[in-house]
Amino acid sequence: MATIYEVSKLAGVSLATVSRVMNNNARVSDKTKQKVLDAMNELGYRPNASARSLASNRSDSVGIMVSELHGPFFGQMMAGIESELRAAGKHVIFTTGHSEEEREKDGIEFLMGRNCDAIIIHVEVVTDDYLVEVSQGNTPIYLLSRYVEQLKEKCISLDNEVGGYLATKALIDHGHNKIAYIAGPQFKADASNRLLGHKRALQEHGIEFNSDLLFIGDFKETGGSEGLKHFIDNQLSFSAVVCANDEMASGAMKYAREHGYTLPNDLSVIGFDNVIFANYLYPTLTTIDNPVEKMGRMAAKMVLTDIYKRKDLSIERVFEPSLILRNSIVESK
Amino acid sequence: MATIYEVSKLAGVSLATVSRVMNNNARVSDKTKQKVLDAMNELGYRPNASARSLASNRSDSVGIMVSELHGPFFGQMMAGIESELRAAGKHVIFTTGHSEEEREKDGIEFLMGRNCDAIIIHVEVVTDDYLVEVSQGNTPIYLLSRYVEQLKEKCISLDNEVGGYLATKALIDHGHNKIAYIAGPQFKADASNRLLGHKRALQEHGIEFNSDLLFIGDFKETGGSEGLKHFIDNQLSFSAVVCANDEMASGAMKYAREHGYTLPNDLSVIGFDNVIFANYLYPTLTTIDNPVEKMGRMAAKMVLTDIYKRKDLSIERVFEPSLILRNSIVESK
DNA sequence: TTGTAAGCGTTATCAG
DNA sequence: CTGATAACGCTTACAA
Repeated sequence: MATIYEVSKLAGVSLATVSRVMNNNARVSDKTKQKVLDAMNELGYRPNASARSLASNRSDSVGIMVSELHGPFFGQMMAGIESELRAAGKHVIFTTGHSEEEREKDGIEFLMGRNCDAIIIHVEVVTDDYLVEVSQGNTPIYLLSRYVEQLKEKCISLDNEVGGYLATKALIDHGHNKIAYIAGPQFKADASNRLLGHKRALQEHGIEFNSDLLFIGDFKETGGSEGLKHFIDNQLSFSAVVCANDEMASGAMKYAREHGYTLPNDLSVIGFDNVIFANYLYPTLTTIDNPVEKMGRMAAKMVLTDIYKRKDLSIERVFEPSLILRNSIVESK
Repeated sequence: MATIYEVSKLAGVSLATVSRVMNNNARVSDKTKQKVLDAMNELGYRPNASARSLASNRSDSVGIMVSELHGPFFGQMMAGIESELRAAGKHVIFTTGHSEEEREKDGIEFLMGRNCDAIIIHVEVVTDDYLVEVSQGNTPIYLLSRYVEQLKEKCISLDNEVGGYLATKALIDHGHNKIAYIAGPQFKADASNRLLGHKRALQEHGIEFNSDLLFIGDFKETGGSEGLKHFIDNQLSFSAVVCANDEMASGAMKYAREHGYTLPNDLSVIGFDNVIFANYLYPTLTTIDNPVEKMGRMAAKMVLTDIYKRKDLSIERVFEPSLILRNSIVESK
């Protein structure tokens, strides 16, 4: 592998000059520049990333820590981050925490040890305090889909309250007023904010919140079926159910169908997140879009702006969810 | 950040000795080793990855190039690779090709420029020849879900022929003998091998292959609906259809239902791949499992064995698919 | 605009 | 078993 040294010899200039042209951060005459470029070409020169990193104390790499790779979000989020960063010549190192506290911490520290210039973090189980502590180290961190007050400059999140509001409002707009709600675990901020939005929608439309029609699920398919079972077993009357995520919506739909409901006529269902399979469910699921790919892109842009001093990118920290109308909700009879 | 130099001073030993204990690749007396360890601890020492890489000509990182991040495979595959590699203290750099030839090539070269110790590649559009050429460079490459004769030692693939066989056999075992087949693009080896398996299953069971009952789709949802439309419009008689992947199965099911079929009674459908949403379809999709996560793990193991000289891992290059029975096929009447 | 030279933090060779 | 010391390939003051 050719080194900068051989390039400099072939081009008849000094090491420093070669370095300058690769980084084009200092004035070099067009003529010498061309000589250098030619020499590089001729030798098939490729800069050595480790050497650059060692000398410059930058690695041109950013780390990503995700809690899980399996979920439906992951792919899109990563895609957003990667395409933005790669276009800027940075590379992406990733690791996962498998939704376990120790492994999440471990992963973050692993990435810091790799001299990442920044780390983008999408985790669930680690505490806010830990993140604040980490943020005081020398590697800047950015948080995706999570809002931590002290780190708000570094957070990219979805307005879940508005999302919850939109979901319930969509049902109300279709004439429903007996609306059940299957929530996610309330210690998760996403889940509790979505529920808040639900309550606001009810209130704004003069519908009283009935706690019998609330079930706290686990954000998984089972949570959805359990929730629906609960409502049915308790002989509650409702014509629609909002599920705090699509997985639970899927579980609820499955349970309903297995118990004699014809969907969507007997029961309107709305989900949240707009994951890929929402479009494969039967009926196709009306849901609230969670623009994870865009959010990933934005995280990358923040890094580019803050760390790599790019000037031309506009930053946005809170994303608005939107309603995706499909076939799982119908007018109330 | 503390360096090896400060550690050596605090421990009262030489640089070399400190290096030895971090790599524990040479004998160091227990006593000095302990002194060094203590010093490291006290200083919160973290080795500098770039410096190590520069000096040792190893980066302890392996690259992954995937064609797409969006597909349902990606997450599982990456998860498999990452967890295996991370456990070995290696890190993973990834990039994507967006299924475009230039970007795939570009990505591969990008990773080579990053001094990856090896690259695991899962691509579709780049040619075999290109891969062979790349394999002659100094960065070893490994191919996932792809078989290239000249690189067979480096390939991890699924036995698609057997998979196709199993799918059709499952239908035959359920009493079907008028079986339609919606294939994938035949220039893709996966697709053509699956079709081969289908034909073998028919033949072994004395059913003549009828080319009217073959449709070449695009591996997407639309391909499935178009295929089914084709068969129906041509008034062909069939009680079951095998789709060469789950996406197409989903499209076929959607089309069938929209055209008056009650599933699975009026039509048995089987897919291929066992992607996540197969379990969310209605009825849940019987399909052939494509063990992408395991294959990812195996790719990592090959790298660990070949490149990092781990001795204790058993290698397997061709994976067997298996039948996943769910609710989308029933006995033929 | 260009060149010189001192690092950057390790590893690895060679002695001892 | 341990210590010097020369790389590794590049960046970046500082000079010229």
